[in-house]
Amino acid sequence: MKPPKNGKSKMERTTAADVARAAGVSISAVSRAFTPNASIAKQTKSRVMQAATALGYQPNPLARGLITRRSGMIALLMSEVTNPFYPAVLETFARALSSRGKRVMLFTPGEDEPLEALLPQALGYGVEGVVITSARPTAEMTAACESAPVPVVLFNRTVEGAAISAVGCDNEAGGRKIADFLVESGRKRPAFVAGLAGASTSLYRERGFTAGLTAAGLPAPPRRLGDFTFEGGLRAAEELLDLKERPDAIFAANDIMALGVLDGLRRVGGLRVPEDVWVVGFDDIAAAAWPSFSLTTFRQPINRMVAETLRILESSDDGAPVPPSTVLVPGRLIERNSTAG
Amino acid sequence: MKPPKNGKSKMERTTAADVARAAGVSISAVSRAFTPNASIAKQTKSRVMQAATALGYQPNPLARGLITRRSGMIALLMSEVTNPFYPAVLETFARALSSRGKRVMLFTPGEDEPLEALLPQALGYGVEGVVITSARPTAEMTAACESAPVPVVLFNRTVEGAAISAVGCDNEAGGRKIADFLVESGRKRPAFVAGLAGASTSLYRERGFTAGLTAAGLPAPPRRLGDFTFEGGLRAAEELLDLKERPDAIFAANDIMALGVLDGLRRVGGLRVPEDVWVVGFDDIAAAAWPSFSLTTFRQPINRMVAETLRILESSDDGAPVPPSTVLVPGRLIERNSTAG
DNA sequence: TGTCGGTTTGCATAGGTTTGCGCAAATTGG
DNA sequence: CCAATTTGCGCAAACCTATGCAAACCGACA
Repeated sequence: MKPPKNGKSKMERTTAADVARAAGVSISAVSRAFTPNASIAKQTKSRVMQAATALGYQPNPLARGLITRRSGMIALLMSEVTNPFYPAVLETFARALSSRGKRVMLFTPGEDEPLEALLPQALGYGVEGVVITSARPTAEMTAACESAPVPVVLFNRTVEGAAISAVGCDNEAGGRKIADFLVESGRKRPAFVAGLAGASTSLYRERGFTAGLTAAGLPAPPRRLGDFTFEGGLRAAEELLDLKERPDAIFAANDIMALGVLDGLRRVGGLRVPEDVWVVGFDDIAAAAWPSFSLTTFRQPINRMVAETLRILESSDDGAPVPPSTVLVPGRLIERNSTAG
Repeated sequence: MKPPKNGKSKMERTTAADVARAAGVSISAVSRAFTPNASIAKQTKSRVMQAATALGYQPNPLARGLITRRSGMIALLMSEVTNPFYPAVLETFARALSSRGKRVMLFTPGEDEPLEALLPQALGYGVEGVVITSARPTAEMTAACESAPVPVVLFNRTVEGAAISAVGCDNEAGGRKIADFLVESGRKRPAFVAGLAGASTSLYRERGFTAGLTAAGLPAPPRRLGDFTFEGGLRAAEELLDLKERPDAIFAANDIMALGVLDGLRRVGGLRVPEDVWVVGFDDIAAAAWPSFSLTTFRQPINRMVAETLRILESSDDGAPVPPSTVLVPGRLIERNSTAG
């Protein structure tokens, strides 16, 4: 199994020609042996495979990709790596793809250049699909996505009226669920901490949240911006404490802000959670379960979301472009101590 | 600047031939225009570039890599993505490489197959360099690294007696520094929480730590394993509380365990930090600075470590293999409230 | 004006694979 | 046992670029 010390000095690639020579067949036979459902006799295939493993051969993905335009790579366009939710997503993708023999290529925008520039680059590498987890796409980018030769999926993002596939959690239902939960528990003055100004996730979560409160006869909640960061949540909490009517519950559009809110309430405001104020987040990152926080939150089922994304990416494996679809995976409220009666 | 709607139906790649035709030159001229310090007249170069941008052309990295064996990709072999330190490393690498026009390809071991299988795969993609941040390499893997045709750098890992470059923080000095700090502050019974059994980082940090304590006349600290995880730290804290002589300070080999220790002491043990026990970590992840924890820790300068890694990777850009070097970057003790007087 | 040194340019090949096409062999049915 | 299919295999083209080599070009100097 281990690559043997053949004569070649410094691990020169063993090519299909080497294997062909060793197995006594032609190069094309080798190629077919490695191509699923290719026209090849079982016997020759096994002889090729035997020689291949003996020489430690595996097809060169670059040369292969040059022809098939399938490089075995999925591009992941990601910019907000500071939010712990996204490393978890990244890992899930990497593992899922790894077990299918594919690789993830990470594209992070540099200092200056915007996300738009990354898509053509990724396509140039012959990636089989593109997953975009970053901020909302611009109009220009939307057009580029629609005309891309490979499937593009927005992860945890949606853009209305565009022909792009998207996979996400049902954010609106999640916000609604949280509102219902707070109302049923007798909370009277919930507040909301939004993320970035135009982010679709924050928007939909707020929409569902507000709808739930309104349906129960409560006014629209006071809101602050938290930039999707811990520090932003901390600041938002301080600001909400200054209101003349102090909120008795705060829903932050993601967990990392919720943790900031929690710390802001306790450390700066001197309040107790949940005795004085309840806090609810969204995502269910690992830190939410830590005893210090024990944050009630709405769990996004990363595994299912990733699985759905890959399903869409692979659904057009035969080159036939499939119509874009939007998949909303249901989430689940995880009750912890930050809202305990 | 935007790729124009040329006649081609669905964004077929514009090749160097197209540009050559448009600019009235040969294909090789186009190639040279995109090759730094190639022999080409300034005038032709500008004409080529003009045609290229008009057509939205950029060289195909795959075809280029097939010849030059330089694909513009760096492989990152990483398995412990759950420790927040590594996403930070990942992001730093991605950004640094992005600004140099290179990309990071992430290799995460799947369910079954070990790290060894990933290295040949990565090399097959023609990556220009490999960074390994995972657990200690096996002997077999070490050999593979040494004979790899591209530079391989161990990040935050060292392996003794092998001819592999490595970049890391000076773990032993860090452990020593922490011991000195605790001793000078009057702590009498420090304990240690190790990571995984044979991990070099944990080993060196412990070595320096123990050396510092011994030098001050203290006995070797009691130790527990924490698996480099939050839960592991939590368990380790509980176990250390059961000692007949309760420690008055706990040094955990990384931050995520230290946070677990902190929570274990407070939530399970009912102790106060720092009044009853001090806690010190290692890494300085973002959560260490959160008010709830305010963890004293030894900061690993990720930026400098990444910069040094890239320097090594690029130092053999001309194909000339450079002798392996080990770089130890100094870290810094960050004092916070988990050790405040 | 002829020659010479240096810079540019184009031609042809390499790099490793996939795949259409033609032909030989194997299989099937009558 | 023969004709009609199906199956398996090798040849060669194609994918897109980089690069050694030789030709062409340019200005300059004798």
